[in-house]
Amino acid sequence: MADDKVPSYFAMFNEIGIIAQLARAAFEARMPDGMVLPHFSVLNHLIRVEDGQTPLVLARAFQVPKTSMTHTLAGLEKRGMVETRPNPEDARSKRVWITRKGRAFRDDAIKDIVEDFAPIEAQFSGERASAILPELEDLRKVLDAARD
Amino acid sequence: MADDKVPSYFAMFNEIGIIAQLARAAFEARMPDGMVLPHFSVLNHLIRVEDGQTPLVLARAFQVPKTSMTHTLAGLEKRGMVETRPNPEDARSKRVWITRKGRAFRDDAIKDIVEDFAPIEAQFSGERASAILPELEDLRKVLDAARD
DNA sequence: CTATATTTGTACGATATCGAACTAAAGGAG
DNA sequence: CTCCTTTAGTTCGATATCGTACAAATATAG
Repeated sequence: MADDKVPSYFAMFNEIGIIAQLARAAFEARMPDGMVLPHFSVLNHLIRVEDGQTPLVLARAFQVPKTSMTHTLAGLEKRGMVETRPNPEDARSKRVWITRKGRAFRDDAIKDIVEDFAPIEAQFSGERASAILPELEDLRKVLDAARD
Repeated sequence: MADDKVPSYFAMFNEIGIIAQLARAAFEARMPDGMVLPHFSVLNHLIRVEDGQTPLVLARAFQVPKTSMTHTLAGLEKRGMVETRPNPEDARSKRVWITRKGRAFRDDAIKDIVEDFAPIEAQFSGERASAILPELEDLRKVLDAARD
């Protein structure tokens, strides 16, 4: 690859890394207790996609090692936001369900986020977000496919 | 804000988060020892911007708490990649210099990255990276300014 | 100058992340 | 069925991240 193309990639990943960091920090600053982004993300996933998935399926959905998912789920279960039951089809695994409390927490969090987006929208419109979204999705898929 | 604008932001930050995670994991998988992205980033910053900065200045440049920077610098110093000397202008602080070893490590790492970008370029061109870069920079600045 | 407030960096504790090794269950070959 | 391999999840250890509390130095108010 020509060296002069590297800086664009470099700069792009750098900006993406900083944005992710800032967004996460801003989000977590509004979460109570010791709730952290992955906690919320899993709750959201269980509602948006489906309840009753196994930890391994969740780990793959979030591209994290299964051991990290074990930890995240333990935190959610400790807080009573999910509950797990044995998988009748496979005694090695469990299935994860979101609880009423978890659902309520997620709904409240989303309400808060919507409010907090207001000042951002003034400077970076939803249209601009929509505009770059397809490129980001493509990039994510390419990186995902490039994993060994 | 209208609720129907939220999903775009949500999806955008979600994609950005995943991309950052995948890129970081791919990068760190190619780093030896226990070297981690922030280690490299600091070395790169010391070369690209300037040597001899104080830890606090570095922490602000990377938007991390100063206590995290202390930790990152300790790791670099333990590996002999930076060295610190007292700041003659302010006895409370130090100044951080990159060593020959740190410089060599950073140069090698960049060479490796350039090679590893090749398969990505086939599916996501440098032009596309350049195209979305200004929007990402804008977004980063907006988020940065929105911090309390 | 002296007292107070601020700034710089560190120590410590809590939690997150993740690789390696492990256990238990399931699948597959014979 | 028995043995071997694979799969799901956990445990453990190493390290990262970051908030709180602190010590030392500096800046500021009076």
